[in-house]
Amino acid sequence: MHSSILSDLNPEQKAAVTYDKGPLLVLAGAGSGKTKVLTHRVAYFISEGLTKAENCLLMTFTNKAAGEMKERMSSLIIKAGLPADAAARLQAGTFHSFCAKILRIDGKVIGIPPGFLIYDEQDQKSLVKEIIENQNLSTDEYNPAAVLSVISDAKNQMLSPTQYSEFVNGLSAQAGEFQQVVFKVYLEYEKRLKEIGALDFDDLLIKAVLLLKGNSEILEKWQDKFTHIFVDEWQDTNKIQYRLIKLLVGNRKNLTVVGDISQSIYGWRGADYRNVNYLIRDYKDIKTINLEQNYRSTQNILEAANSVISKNTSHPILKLWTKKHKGERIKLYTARNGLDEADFIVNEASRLKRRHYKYSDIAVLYRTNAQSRVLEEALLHAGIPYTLVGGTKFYDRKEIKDVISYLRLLVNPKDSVSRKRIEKLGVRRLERFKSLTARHLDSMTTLNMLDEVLKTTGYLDLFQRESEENLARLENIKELRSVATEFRDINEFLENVALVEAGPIHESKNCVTLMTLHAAKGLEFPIVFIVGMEEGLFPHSRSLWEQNQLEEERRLAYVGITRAKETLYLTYASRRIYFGKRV
DNA sequence: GCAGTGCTCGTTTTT
DNA sequence: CGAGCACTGC
Repeated sequence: MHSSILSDLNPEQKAAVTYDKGPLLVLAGAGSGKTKVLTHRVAYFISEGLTKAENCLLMTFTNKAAGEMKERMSSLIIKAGLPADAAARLQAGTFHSFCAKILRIDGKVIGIPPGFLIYDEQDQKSLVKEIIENQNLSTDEYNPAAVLSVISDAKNQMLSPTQYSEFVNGLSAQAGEFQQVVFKVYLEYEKRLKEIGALDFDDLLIKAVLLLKGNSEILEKWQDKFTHIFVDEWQDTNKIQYRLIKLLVGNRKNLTVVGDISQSIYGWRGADYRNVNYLIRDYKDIKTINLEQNYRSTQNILEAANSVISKNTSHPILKLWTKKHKGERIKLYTARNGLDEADFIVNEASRLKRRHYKYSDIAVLYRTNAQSRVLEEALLHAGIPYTLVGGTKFYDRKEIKDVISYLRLLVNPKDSVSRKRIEKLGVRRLERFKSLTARHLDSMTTLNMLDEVLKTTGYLDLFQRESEENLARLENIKELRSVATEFRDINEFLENVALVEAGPIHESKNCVTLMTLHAAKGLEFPIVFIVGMEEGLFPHSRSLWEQNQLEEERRLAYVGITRAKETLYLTYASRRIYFGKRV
């Protein structure tokens, strides 16, 4: 029976799947079958009776990754002749959604109302801005985004406002001036979140850790529930996530983590690849298995990847190898400028299309979103279909945030961020909105509530003038309505909106893919272009002066290069217009 | 209260 | 260059 689970694995993969003597660290290079090992390992443990599906917790960073895992698990489980519903009983999700879940259930113990709202970055920024203004400080001198970023850093270190102020007091008076202000804002920020009954993204993790750390019965309950824990992308975990996992794992030590330090590209957000080392420090008996056989790329591509990443000295590097042929040489193109670079890509894409390639075999990767415009224009002009991954996300769009704000305020009248937002939509609308009361909406489904809000406030009137932009906005609201049908319960709907990024609605078929290097992690394409490889752009100018940051840029390049299966193009421009200035 | 117009600011961004 | 917004004048 488990033969089907182990049949198509190489020896290292098989070792990683079947190891059952304690904690396991799998260092899996790009294209080495990381996801395969993780899913097969879970399936193996279930089929061998080492655990039950409902006792497995599979932690990922994105909903997409969680979804893919679940999907692969279910086909594997069926293949292995296990009950088909086993996959459904398995808990696979993001750190944040898992934490939200345990806080909804047990958060009241530490004073968190079960119906808490989740504040995203925009909400956080509005709140910080409001606080700064209320304290009669200038938002020029104390840029809300900058203040928030310091606060978020402090939170990621799990420093409470008081602890943060102790840290600040240790600084010289001059150096600490800004931080003193941050402290005051931070203190107020936390107070306000509590009053409102909202948690920001950091809080979801922090509060979950505080809850589990401070309440042994609750901790034990969750430890008993999830006896086997599997974590993907370990190199991208931060300090709090590390503590969370350590708490949950407890003395059972049934922990499996999979990761690749060379693909750690979220350091700037608090991710710390040294969590790999800390794991080895904290679990003396942990077994480490390296997966170095790459099934994705040609030798030439791997060589290029290795030669970039081997310049990094701060962390160990896996040496990828492949049984594949040398393949095509890496292609380098020096463009005169950004337009020329875009034209080159257009020409190559059409040439490849005339060969046996499809447009969907091609990806163009860049360092900054701002680079997409020139490429888009060139592709549009040439009539080549493309999809742009990233940019403004669905739930970040103005019209969506507006409508959500109405709903949030309905559920939680204390939500001052939403109130402020709504006030800007017109006082008359707000007045009409006030005629709606939560009580009268109690028995309504999310969709009815949404429609009621739209009708009462006349929100859609804002987009009556016919324009392409307005049509798109109306279309987005229609899309939001269809999401609303999936969640009858308004609280579930709001949580989903906060934690789940809606995927592209129409999965476009035969398109060239444009995206940032960050967004490309985990994907692969036969043809990859990495554009704008100029010092100052990639590596980015803000990363040039610090060793750590430069190494992260190298890892980013490594991620980009290893996306390519067959052909890799690297391009750069001698000069370029960037933000209207010539560089 | 709202549309129109300057002004500012611009890595990456899984949640 | 251009999105997002803060301000201003009807």
